[in-house]
Amino acid sequence: MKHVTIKDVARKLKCSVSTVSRAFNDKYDIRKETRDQILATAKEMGYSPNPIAKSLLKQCSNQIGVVVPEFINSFFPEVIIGIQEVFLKKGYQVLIMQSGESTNTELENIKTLEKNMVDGMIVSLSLETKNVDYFKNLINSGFPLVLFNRVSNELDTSKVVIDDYKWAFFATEHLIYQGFRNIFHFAGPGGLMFTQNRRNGFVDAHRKHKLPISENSIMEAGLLMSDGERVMEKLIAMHNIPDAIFAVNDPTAIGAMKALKKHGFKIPDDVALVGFTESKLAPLIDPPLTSVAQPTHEIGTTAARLLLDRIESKGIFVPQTVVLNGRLNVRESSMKLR
Amino acid sequence: MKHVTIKDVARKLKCSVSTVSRAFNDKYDIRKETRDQILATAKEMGYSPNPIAKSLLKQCSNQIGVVVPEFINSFFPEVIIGIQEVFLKKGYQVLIMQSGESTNTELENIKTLEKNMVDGMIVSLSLETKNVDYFKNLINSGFPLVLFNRVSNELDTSKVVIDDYKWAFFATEHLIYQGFRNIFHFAGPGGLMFTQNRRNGFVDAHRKHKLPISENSIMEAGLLMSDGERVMEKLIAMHNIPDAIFAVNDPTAIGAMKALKKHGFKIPDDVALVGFTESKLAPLIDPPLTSVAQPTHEIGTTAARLLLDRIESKGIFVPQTVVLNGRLNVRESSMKLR
DNA sequence: AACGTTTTCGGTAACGTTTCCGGAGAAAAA
DNA sequence: TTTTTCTCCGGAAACGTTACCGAAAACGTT
Repeated sequence: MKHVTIKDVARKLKCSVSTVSRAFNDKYDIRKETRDQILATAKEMGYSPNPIAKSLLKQCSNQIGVVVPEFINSFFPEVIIGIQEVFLKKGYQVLIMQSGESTNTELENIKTLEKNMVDGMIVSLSLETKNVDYFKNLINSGFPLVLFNRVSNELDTSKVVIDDYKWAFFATEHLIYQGFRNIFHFAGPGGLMFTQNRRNGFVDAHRKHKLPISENSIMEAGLLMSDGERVMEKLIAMHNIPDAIFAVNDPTAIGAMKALKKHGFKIPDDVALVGFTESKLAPLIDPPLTSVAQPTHEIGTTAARLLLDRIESKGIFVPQTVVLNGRLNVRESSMKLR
Repeated sequence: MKHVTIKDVARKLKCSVSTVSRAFNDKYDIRKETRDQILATAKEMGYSPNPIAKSLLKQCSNQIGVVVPEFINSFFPEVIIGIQEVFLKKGYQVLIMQSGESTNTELENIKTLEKNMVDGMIVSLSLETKNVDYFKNLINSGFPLVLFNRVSNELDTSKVVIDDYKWAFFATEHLIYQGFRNIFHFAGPGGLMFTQNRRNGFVDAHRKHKLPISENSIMEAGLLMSDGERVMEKLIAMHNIPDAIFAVNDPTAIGAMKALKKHGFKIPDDVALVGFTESKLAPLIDPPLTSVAQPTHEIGTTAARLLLDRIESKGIFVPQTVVLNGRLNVRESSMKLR
């Protein structure tokens, strides 16, 4: 009913509040028997310290905030699990918010977390976010921030990513080795760093193998399944069918697959497909989708540890960018039948 | 750098803190010009009220907590989006935590949220949770709590569910109408209410059509893909192959499908499948999975509104159970070819 | 026995708000 | 003009903690 406070405990034991406080916090400055007795009756009375009061006083909360664009796809949830694993073990609570790919909501989330005095944040930028001034100020004011996946090179802080360029390169090369020559790329939205990197990987793989890139073979699609579907429909309407597609991520690849199947195209016989950022779907759809997997769990734990180091290092700290390894899971959707 | 507080603003304007506070809160008791000036300079100084201090004083936080078992599958994330939609509009922030299907973590989460003085909670019980005493106390002490999906009939509070019995009945009947006679049910874990309801629906559909239920045709599986896979493998090993399976949810259905495909069984020719609780996967896998869809978004908004009503109703309040409508999406996996 | 040291505890300020109470001055009523 | 009412504002307590300061008591040393 009513919250039992430190004062209630003190009154019951006829001691001062500071003694009770000490029983819970100090390691010395209190007699062992006193502490045990206090702890016992406190437990009996159902008392536990109020973290809000503590936050107000200490100006920090033992909470960290996580802001992600969405968690409909399994990517971010899996990362979050990694983050939680590290922080819960350390006695931190993890507050999760989602921006819904909107810059405004993202900013609202950040501000809420800030006011709640979280000790640090882990953020993956929303699709829409172009202006990162608020983040800059945050970082300059010394606030611990770690970015992952959707990062910005304008921000001087720790980051966790995979080498998008390299794995886009490998994925494209895989298609080339399979013998495909007219390969299209469904690219992501312009603002994101990985869009650029994955596109460059696509281009350079062609360059290495001295293959021309057919005109308009790089289509700006988006990140959603509907984006892949829409762009593919357009290509089909224009009778401009590639023999393979490297998509910026799995949902767009799956969207393209949906459109292709609807129009009777066979995969991979007519059109081969490769996605990026392994989703739960990739191995299950028909045909199973070749895709670059990211170590989601490890991204989470790494980001968490970077943030933890940053929080605990009272002194100097140099931002660090950790590049984790990806992995190309080759499946049916990209295997040329001879 | 340093947080700017109400005192800073007061000092700058040479007025008292209470006046500044009034400018932000009171509707009367302050002259319009004074308020405008305070609001202006406050904005200019970058001041905004500290919610922690406010929480401490008011003993509530304008935050609500959500605890779900997991968010790897899209079900809970979709519900959460519905919840957020309602609450963000009302100026509440939504704190999300996941129990990982563990009673202990669940309890930890609840306590954390409680200490953070959330004004209410929306919870979906973890798989493991049998003892609901803590929740009982919470409810009895007048704390606003709404359950959804994974509910307990021991708890006298508002709930949002779908009619599991009815839709399990329909799903089973669908298989019967298709002409299947040796139908198995992969059931969920014993503790959950929906396990029981879905099982009863399965049984009663047989009863209505005067069909015998073959012995051992109800197998306790679980909720994970691996559970479905494991149970199916066992059946295959025992050469005990049904001609159709109604699974307690999509992941188990998909797990079963995986095992069946691996062993060369054709779906639905050899074995037909029906799942429950539409996942993002159902329409995309091969073959597309027939499944009972839940209105995830609506579950979220409904739960949110129930909680909001409960919070805002200072007086009496009667717990309410809202039963939303499901929907059977028939796809290839359950269509008998003649 | 006098003194210094250590152990153990109580009192109090502070964190940033809101709210109640009361007071000063202005406006309205007498 | 005097009294009453209203408008607007300042002071201070309170929310539940922790941290600092100092004091009492216990102990050890000469």
